[in-house]
Amino acid sequence: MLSKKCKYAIHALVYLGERYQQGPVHIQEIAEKQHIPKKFLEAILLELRNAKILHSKKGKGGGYYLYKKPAEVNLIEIIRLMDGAIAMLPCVSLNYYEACEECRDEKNCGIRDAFMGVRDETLRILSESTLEQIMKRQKV
Amino acid sequence: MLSKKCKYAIHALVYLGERYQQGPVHIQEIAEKQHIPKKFLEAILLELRNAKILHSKKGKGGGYYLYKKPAEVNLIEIIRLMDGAIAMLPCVSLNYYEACEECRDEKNCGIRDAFMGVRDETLRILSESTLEQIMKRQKV
DNA sequence: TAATAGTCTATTTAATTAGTAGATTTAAAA
DNA sequence: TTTTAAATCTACTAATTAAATAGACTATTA
Repeated sequence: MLSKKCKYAIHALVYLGERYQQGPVHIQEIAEKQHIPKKFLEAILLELRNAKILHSKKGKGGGYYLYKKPAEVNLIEIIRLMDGAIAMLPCVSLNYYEACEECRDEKNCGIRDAFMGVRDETLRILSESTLEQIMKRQKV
Repeated sequence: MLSKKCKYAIHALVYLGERYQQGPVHIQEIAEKQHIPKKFLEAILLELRNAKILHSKKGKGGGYYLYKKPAEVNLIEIIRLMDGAIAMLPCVSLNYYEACEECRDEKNCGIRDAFMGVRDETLRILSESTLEQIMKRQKV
């Protein structure tokens, strides 16, 4: 399951996607409209900014705005940033790999294969799901 | 990510799969061979028994043994039992559905679709992954 | 220079996951 | 019938992670 943090991030990004190239939106507004605790949202937006997905402007009239194009931000990137690995097992993760504690012979492990398949399909589907995609579906 | 509990359950079941129809195996043995804390394993095996995947025999010479055929126990069933929902969002879960707190119009939510796709593919792959499958791959 | 809005550091609270302890029940074998 | 081995049940405790909060600091602009 995705964490609340990750869900909040997705909602905030879609919200900013709707305002792409319309200047900065301040945290307060996003927090209210998306029902996200403001302080929590601050931390989330900061991470997204450090990851170069958002930019921010300080001071009066400041706020956050989408830096990348909505078509170039996908769910994989957001989930990895917020929650870490996509895979269901650490020994199958591409970005957060860790060996299984007790597994002697990884190549010969009957369990891994299934989870590799899941990982690949998940990556495929979620990397096609961009903010643009999500916004389009929202409109219908 | 799967919980340790779930990983332990999978390993214990594969272990019992290897001994299918060879009489009861006691907890102690499984715990030692699979490096699982015994008391924790007890609770896990009990759940698997209540779910009719395992049977047990009390008293001397007792232990646990696979009740279902190895070909009839798949990873979906184990994961649902141990960790709950397969889906990445509650509003997309078949067995553990919950509405999103702030979502007014679920049918019109652009986020859901992607996660439904992931759910379906995950279900497809993991329901094909049975203990029998896993054991076969182990042998190679 | 006052007001606004993001940034940073630290803490607190809540929830979940993992692991432990010990008494009880059951069944087989001596 | 008694002993012993094994599962069962109830109740904790510890550790980890997720979620939320507080407040001081910094930058910007009108």
